[in-house]
Amino acid sequence: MTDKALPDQIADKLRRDILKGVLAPGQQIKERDHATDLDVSRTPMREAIRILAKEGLVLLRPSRSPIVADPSYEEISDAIEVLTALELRCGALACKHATDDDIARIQAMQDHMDDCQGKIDRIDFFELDMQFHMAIAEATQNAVLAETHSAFVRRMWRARYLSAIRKDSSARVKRQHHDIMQAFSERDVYRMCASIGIHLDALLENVKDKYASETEDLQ
Amino acid sequence: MTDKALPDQIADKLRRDILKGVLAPGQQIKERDHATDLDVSRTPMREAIRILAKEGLVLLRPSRSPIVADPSYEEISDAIEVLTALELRCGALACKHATDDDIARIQAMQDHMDDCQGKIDRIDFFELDMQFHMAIAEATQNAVLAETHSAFVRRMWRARYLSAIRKDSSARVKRQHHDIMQAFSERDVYRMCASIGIHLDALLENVKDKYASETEDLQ
DNA sequence: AACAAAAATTTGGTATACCAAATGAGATAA
DNA sequence: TTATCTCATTTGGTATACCAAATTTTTGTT
Repeated sequence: MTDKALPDQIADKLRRDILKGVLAPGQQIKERDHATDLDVSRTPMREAIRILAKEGLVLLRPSRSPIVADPSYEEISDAIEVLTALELRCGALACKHATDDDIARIQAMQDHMDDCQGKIDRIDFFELDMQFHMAIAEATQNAVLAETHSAFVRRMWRARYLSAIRKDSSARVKRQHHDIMQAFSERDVYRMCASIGIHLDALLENVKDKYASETEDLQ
Repeated sequence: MTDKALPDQIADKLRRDILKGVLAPGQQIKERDHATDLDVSRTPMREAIRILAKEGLVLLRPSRSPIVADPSYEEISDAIEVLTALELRCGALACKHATDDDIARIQAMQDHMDDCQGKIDRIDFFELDMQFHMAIAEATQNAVLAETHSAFVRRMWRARYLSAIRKDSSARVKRQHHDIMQAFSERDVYRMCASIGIHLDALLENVKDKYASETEDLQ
């Protein structure tokens, strides 16, 4: 783990800080300050910031400090729309092209998640959740699709995290994951896509609730 | 135009060189050499290379020179698969959400392309082709989808360029664009998606031919 | 006191210097 | 002659220094 490239390590650290809210939306990320904080130079810090910008977690502004992204409801729901298109395609292709080994491995991942539920850090749990969905994408045997999907899941991470800590939907998520896995193991494209659709609709609803109550909070 | 950020300018220059074949697939892009060539320092050159890496045009290798990407047929066809998923969604949403103004503007773009055909640099013409498809994506009013789609179109640029210069399919492409535009102006989702599907299937066939004849060349 | 101009400071952009890993050439031993 | 070891060179990774645009603070004038 320690042999990972420095900019990636920095990006990991910043990413967690953003997701935990240590770095609040709208807050500036000054190259110099954060570089000295983490005891690295500006060069890898710059690269780390670009990585996060690519993921959509920070916003680059010409000749200004990058800031932590603060996506509107429209942006989130637009992103979920795209994620849905990608995941549905992933589901269909995964049923077709996954090896039996893939399915067994992903089943094991799900079992592991069930074990960990409530026992580990919420962010770590989200990491597992993400990996579950990414593993299905990889099982399509379409590397480009998997990569694109993974970039998107990362991008949505914060929104999903926020909607999840607001209202504990872990039981429902678990059930939906089981539905997806059931369809997957039977290579039932139709049920697989239906389950994925339900899963993402629920996400959209969760996010909608969160933004609605946030608007209330302002009154 | 000249006020664009330096790394972007460098990326533009390198991108064209890659597409024209001045920088051949597999060739190394040494930071230092290319930086001195373009009379800039390594820092913005590095960033430019990262931009192209994000677009999939160059490959980063840890502690090694980046090289110009040399995608296999599998990679290209995988990418077309994703592009198809995105464009079909774009087509459907564009029919639903485009303003009349959007449609008129895109129609004008197509007319302009018809005028330019054969009169301008092939790469410039491809730029127009790309902008046509990107404009449709923007007409969905889903900024995230448009952005994702645009990233993908850029990524496919070289493959499309190569398949097009190998076999002149401009007449067919023109006809297909007209079909798409016709369906779009009538907001006919079904025909729009069908036309887009045909357009991309043709692309896949073109690419397949190109790779097949390349394999022959080796014998 | 209020506004304007200018100087000082902050901060991202760029250039350069240094380092360490990787590569390749040349020498030496089997 | 071949294989291997060593050392020089190449090259990406990182740190630092410098610059210019933007921001803030200060100062001077009305």
